[in-house]
Amino acid sequence: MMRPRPDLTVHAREIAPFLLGSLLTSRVGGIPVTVRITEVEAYGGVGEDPGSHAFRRETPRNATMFGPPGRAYVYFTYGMHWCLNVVTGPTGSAGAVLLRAGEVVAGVDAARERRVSARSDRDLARGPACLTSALGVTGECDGLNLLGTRSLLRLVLAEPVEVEHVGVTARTGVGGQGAGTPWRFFLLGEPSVSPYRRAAR
DNA sequence: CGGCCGATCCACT
DNA sequence: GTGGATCGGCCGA
Repeated sequence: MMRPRPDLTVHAREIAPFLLGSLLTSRVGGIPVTVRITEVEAYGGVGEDPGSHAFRRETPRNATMFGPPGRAYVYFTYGMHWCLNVVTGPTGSAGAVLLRAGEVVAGVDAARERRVSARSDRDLARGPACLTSALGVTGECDGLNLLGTRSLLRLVLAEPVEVEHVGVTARTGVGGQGAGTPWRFFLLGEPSVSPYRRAAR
């Protein structure tokens, strides 16, 4: 049995597994696409987590992380990809949970149009940049309130998943200091969970 | 399935 | 100037 779900003001590593199974709906582009979250990673705040964008200090890019919990922190990476986080912890603590993968449960056709290269439906939102692509999420979504009833991007939390269905590993793509922290959580047996990749040297 | 590599650009040093 | 919370194509097994 998993404990009752805390709210988003607790530390990212604590709330992260409770985001598994939640439903994220995007109305970007008009046609709603909904993803059931199957994989997440927690990131900490200033001076706490070398793998986090907020590790050093607040900057223009990571400013949203320093705002209130429940907002979308969206950033651009590798010259072409967007990634989506849920800001967590007390305001100013700069924690976040990266949404890494999900199962598209509504709007499959719209998602497929954005993810032409996806071989099968399970690949539509398999990986953090695939997930944002399937949902049409870009930097314009940075700062959106995910808990707003009529938000362009809305996150609806699910009932806690049984712990025996949750896998835990170190984070993907995070090397150096902070590589060891087991802050990646995923639903066991879900085809949409991205393959684990150790960070490149 | 796993490994290698290029794409492409912005934030930060 | 450097390198990244990545992906997809191509290769070999």
